[in-house]
Amino acid sequence: MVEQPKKRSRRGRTPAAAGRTSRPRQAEVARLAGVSQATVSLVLSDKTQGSAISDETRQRVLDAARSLGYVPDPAAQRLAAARNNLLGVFSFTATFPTDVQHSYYPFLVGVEQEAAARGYDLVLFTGSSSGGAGASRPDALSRVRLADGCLFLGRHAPVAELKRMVADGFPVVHLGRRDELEGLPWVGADYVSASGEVVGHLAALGHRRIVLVREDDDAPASTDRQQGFLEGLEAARLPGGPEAVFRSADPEGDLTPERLRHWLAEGVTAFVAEETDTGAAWHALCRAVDAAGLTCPDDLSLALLGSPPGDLVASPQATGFDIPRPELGAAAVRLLAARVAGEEADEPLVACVFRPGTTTGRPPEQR
Amino acid sequence: MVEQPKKRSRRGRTPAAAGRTSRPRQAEVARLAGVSQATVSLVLSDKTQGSAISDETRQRVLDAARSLGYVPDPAAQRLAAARNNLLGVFSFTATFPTDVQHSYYPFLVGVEQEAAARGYDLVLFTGSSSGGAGASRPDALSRVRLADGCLFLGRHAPVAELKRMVADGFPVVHLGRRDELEGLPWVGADYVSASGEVVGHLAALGHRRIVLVREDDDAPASTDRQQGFLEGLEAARLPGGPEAVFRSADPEGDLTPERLRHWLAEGVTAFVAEETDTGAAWHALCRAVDAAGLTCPDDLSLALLGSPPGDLVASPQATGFDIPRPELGAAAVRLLAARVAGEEADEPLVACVFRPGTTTGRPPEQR
DNA sequence: ACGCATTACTGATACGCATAAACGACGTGC
DNA sequence: GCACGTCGTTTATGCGTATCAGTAATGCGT
Repeated sequence: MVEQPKKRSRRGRTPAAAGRTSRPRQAEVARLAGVSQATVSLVLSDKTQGSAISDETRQRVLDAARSLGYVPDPAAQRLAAARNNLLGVFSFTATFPTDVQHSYYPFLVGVEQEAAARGYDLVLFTGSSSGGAGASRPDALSRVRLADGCLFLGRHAPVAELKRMVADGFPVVHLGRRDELEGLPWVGADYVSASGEVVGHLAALGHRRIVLVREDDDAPASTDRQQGFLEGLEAARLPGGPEAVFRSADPEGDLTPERLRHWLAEGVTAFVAEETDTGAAWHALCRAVDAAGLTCPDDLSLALLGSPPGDLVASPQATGFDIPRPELGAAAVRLLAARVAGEEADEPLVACVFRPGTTTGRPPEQR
Repeated sequence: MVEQPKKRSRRGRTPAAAGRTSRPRQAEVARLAGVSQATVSLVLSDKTQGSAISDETRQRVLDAARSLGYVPDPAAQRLAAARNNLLGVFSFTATFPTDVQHSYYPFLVGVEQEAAARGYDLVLFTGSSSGGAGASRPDALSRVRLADGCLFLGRHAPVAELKRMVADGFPVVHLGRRDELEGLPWVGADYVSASGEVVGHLAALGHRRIVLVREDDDAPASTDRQQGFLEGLEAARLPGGPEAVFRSADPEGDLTPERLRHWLAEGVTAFVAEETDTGAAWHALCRAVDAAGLTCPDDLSLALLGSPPGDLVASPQATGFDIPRPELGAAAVRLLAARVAGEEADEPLVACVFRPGTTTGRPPEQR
């Protein structure tokens, strides 16, 4: 027998990667333990079903692996297993914007946790940011297929591309309601119930006439809130109808102190505003109250169907509800993981959390 | 010739992964373009050297790839070529913690940008969080080898595992100074200079006795600040020595108003606190000043060697310095990219930015 | 003593890609 | 007209692991 000093270097790896003192392979463990590579794989993957391994062999392999400091190569494992335990996260704005308040950050908190808990790692794809490799090219989206499935955030997901992925059977989940695209799974928050609950709270305090201030936008998030608002009125046997909703394309301009006083004179004692990304409705409401020289909750009650805009978080805490964003993120990951696993799972709407706040009280005449 | 309906299913894939209309392989692109798989690989890897490909073929392949939505499998790439344009980001705490202020988030802003600019995608590996799959197992770290290289954040990186990666030649960079591990490349902020600069600022205002309040922790970030503080005193020819440093395991308990008055009586006119993740030193200092009924900067000057904790950002802006976290993140990516490319590059310390703030002024007797 | 399970393991192969080597077709020089 | 180079492409092979299909070796019933 002749010594074979053949090392492992037949291939012209890039000079860059040269010199790597490569770590041990299963084959080396096998040699040391006096078994075959397949046996090493069996022992280390700890598959009890199917093939049996004698305790003695198992121990020899384990010892050999330990003494060599064997660590499996994840790339090879994933290749062989035909999946890579990667979930994509695609947002159409920078994933890490400088302004944390209005970013997707809170969602990611939950996404990360749930993904980690399920043994997935996250690949971040950024739609807009960067000018680097393959950033804004039309095929930027196809890059996500490198993951086992992908989560989409943001309103501006290109429908065509998404539809294609769905059609291809690529597991995809959208964070936020998305009904217009048939077959696109999504998770969303239960704005309807939460809005109804806020109305219920006001009704319980004694308010009999309540007005919803909303913007002129038919996003699902807006219509859901209005629906919940109206249902809440109905449940409390309060007057609903068109005059209970003030819809304006420019609330900050239209919601004058005069108008506010007019409502009060008519017996309206409470107002609720929808939450939008600009927070215009809530801003307008607060400003009008201020301008009219009124104080809240003494003269009237205010509630916000969502979380306050970044610049108003510090002001008196608004009564309303919080969207459990981390929980939403987690729910999205659960759904995505299920689809990656080939299940047809469905996630229910995520419930919002009522926030008592300090902007509501009994109506003036009852104080 | 007989039709061969052999599909791709000879292997007993886990039932879980069944049903997937699996994404296209190079082989399928090749078939569509009427060329061999190798040609597809050549075209897509855009290797201009060595083999030449006719423009016509190249175009056919590119078209086919696009129409099928082909995306390379990172695991296979990594296995075959030892690279896949993926950079890992490994943190030993959740990467997206609930408390944004003291998270790694600001670093990631820079990391993401720089990575995108260089054509890398990011894979987030989460070390500690979760209790789920393979979280705290000893080989949890080995997953990162799926990427071309990995960035590590956090103080608690397991030395043994890191050492091993370094020894194996796996490109690794630590964000934050890490001297104790021979050969571990890192990027860090120049706390020494920045701290010295803050002391210089105080000295220039006329302060002659300055005390550093720090916690009982020997992290590099702490010792650097102390060193800079002492060097700053020396440069200003002010008294240094042990009594210039107040070190306490529980600053909030130990830093009593009495102690504060005692210092003032002894002629101390300014205090600087180190920044830590808890912000305990700064909290304690602010509280003691408050409790002693003193006002700042009238009765004494305060400075913070870093950024204020999240709950105190709104209070009077602290004199001190800001750590350019995004820039640090970007620098780390640059270093990592260089190492992935096999270069022995080195990134200099990143300079911190002096923040004038409003908590310092001339000492009382000079006002 | 023979068939037939069962146990304990090995050999071979595929995962998807990159790359060295081989190859045919086509000039080009002499 | 023949060796030789060049171009464009294909063939063959390996990366490290998981798994399936075998194959000896042993046990067991009849």
